Amino acid sequence: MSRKRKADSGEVLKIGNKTISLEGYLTKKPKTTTPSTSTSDNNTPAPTSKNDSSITTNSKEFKPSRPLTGDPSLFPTRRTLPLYLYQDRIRSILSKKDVLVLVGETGSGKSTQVPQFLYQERWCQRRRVKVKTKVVDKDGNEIMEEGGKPKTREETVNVGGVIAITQPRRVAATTLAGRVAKECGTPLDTSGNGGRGYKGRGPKGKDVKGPKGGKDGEEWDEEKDVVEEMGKNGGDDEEVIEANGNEKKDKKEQEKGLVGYSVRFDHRVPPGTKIKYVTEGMLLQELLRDPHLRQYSAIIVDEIHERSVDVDLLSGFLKQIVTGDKAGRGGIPLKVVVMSATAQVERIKKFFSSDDSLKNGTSGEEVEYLQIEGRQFPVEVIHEPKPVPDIQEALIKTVFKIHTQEPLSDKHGKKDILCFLTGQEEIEAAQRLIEEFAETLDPKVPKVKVFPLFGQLSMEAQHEAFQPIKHPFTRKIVLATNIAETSVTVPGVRYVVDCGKAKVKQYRPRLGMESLLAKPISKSSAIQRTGRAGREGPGKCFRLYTAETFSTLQKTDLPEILRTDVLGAILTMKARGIDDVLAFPLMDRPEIEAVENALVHLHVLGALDDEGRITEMGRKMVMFPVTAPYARVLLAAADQKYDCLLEAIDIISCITAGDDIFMQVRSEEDKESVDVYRKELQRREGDLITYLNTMQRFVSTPSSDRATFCKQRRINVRNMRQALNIRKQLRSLSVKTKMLEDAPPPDSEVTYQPVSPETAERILKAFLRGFAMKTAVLAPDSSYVTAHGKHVVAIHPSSSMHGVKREAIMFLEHVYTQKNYAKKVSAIQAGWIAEALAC
DNA sequence: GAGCACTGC
Repeated sequence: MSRKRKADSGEVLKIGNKTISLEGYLTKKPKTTTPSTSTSDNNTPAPTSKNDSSITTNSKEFKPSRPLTGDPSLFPTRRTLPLYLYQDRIRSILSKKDVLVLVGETGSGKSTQVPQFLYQERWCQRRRVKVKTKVVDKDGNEIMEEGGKPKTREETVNVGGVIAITQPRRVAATTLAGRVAKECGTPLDTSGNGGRGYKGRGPKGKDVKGPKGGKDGEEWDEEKDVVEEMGKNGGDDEEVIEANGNEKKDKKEQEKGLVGYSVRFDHRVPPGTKIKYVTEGMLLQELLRDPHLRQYSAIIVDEIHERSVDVDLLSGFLKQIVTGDKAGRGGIPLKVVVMSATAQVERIKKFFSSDDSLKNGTSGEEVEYLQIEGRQFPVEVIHEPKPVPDIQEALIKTVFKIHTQEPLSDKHGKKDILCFLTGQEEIEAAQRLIEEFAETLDPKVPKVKVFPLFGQLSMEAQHEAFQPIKHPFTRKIVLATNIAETSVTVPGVRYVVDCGKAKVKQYRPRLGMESLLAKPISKSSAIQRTGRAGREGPGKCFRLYTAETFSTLQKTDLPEILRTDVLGAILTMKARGIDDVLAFPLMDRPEIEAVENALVHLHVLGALDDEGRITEMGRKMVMFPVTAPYARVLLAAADQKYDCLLEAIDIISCITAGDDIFMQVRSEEDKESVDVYRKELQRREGDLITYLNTMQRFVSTPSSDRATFCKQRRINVRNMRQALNIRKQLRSLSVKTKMLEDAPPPDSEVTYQPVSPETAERILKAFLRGFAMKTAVLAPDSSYVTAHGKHVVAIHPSSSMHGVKREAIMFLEHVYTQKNYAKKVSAIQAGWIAEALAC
């Protein structure tokens, strides 16, 4: 559940530990400038003169054909957004064409303004149309008529009326929705903070008279934050509220509103919603119910350049809808606006063009392109003259060169330094070196204060890096991982130091494992890092590599679909009716070997039959928001043979709640006391049963003691809260899919009892149904050798099984970093492996 | 003895 707080510094919004930049509307900015020449090497084609013809560059003279609507107090700032000038052009393009590619740099206002320009367009109104629907049986299989044609029936449905805007991250979707709702004059009530929300139905549930008409009539969703506000502001004694607590139901009438959002665990779609911000995954999920996206007149795909697996899949489905037969939508086209911060225009244009137009050489005719200038200050880029032998040394030199030669502030504000490094280890080493060196400085030189910033840091520690520094005569130096490249914005930064590398996870299909190694970044990533220096005023970017090295960098990062196991992507396609996954349109195709491996793996898991069609089990698996192997575990656990569904849910909730719920202990003295508490939770069966024990102990702890429980064991409160949300969702889905007969009793009625060794054995065997491939047996030389591939694998130090020798192990993760590591490890018997593979 | 970043009715 996102928590919203307005930041005290001007141009950012803080949500929990995240800072979202909203520059451009919160304050008036100086005249639009483009980045300096060195940063414009991103292969961005210049906008064509045709595109610019209707645009006056002076906003004072520009009178759009339609006045702004919504809250008038926000008009002045909206008028200063670069995008304001383009509204007629955007409307005119979309009245003629179905696809628009919009390239706009940070701060152009595209994410907030484009939907507002469009929702009143004629094509955006809801229409009643007749469609032919294929008749399916209860398993979703088509029913055939004699003659082999699918049986159809005609029905009248509503099509269109809503615009969806997809976002890669939940925080972005909810904050943008809040902002746009305010601009529209129908603010979203977010005060309840997850306490209540509109069920994600929106106009569709209300107006569509489908076969499921009034069945899902519940309007309110009890998505009570289970550990509400636990650990907020770093406080220790906050009230912790019991799950399923009997707080009074909010009877407040639903307010109508133009804007809503729908993200996992949090839906606010007021009646009358025309603009809906959703996560990419959420829209993919909607596609499962409604393959034609009938609710929508337009889909705006934002931040497509981030190229998540979800956005790639979504693009494929959208291409099919846009270029395919529109009978499912009663002939009404779906408009698609693809928005990107970096231009890969030709590829995207080509991708969304129909195959016919590609064949007869009119490629891109149906797709229009528009580029909006950004709001960046110029950033001077300084490369190293020759390659640096030692990155830490080069970093220190550069940081202190900046610190001693550049002013502490100017008329735009503070001039702080942001360094991009690869990981925690490097950051901590650099912090020590900088602090040591700072000691030796002349007292006349300003002081420095160093802040590390990486994902594993506690919320409070991350928060510190965003605060303006209190001491006068001191410069802030933030040492960050890639987290500062896209996820958060550090205010006050005017100098960027870029080491040119980042750690990337990459899946190796042949080995069935992934690696996490530091690799050179891409040009577009380097440009993104550079841009971080020019958000508040002119800046400088020091690259710790040569211009020659920069020129050798890959143009863009490898999209996620080429870096991860495509198991989930393939199952997603299969469940949405894609029979030939190799023919599915994708901007980048995974290697055939990766696809084949995934198909085999899905077959082993029982999600696909011998013909490669999705099975009933596969259909059940996609209902659960977990990866296919975990979904398989849940199905096994629901089986009488294993009968441990609630236990499996507890474990999977802990594991899939982001990073480990057990935080690393940093100081030595804390370690001792934390270890004592943690040892109590640990079980000799290994990590999985330890997670189960932890969850069971946690939920049986009285609400008021839960914060202490977490603190003593250094349990990450954010992740624990997420785990409880997931647990609740998986439980409710289990009831819905009839895997559980009744809703489980509330935690307050369950007393803690450690699981018996017999139950633990059943649980581990259920997990083996999803992870039989991820097992290893102890070799005579006392190393563990994997059953699949015969690789030597070491137990990761974060595991409770580290240093323990047992006859065989099962592990849920397999990562190569310094070594070949097994994580989330459990002790099993060697005989169980064959048993699991046999059935 | 070690941990880039996101995310899913």
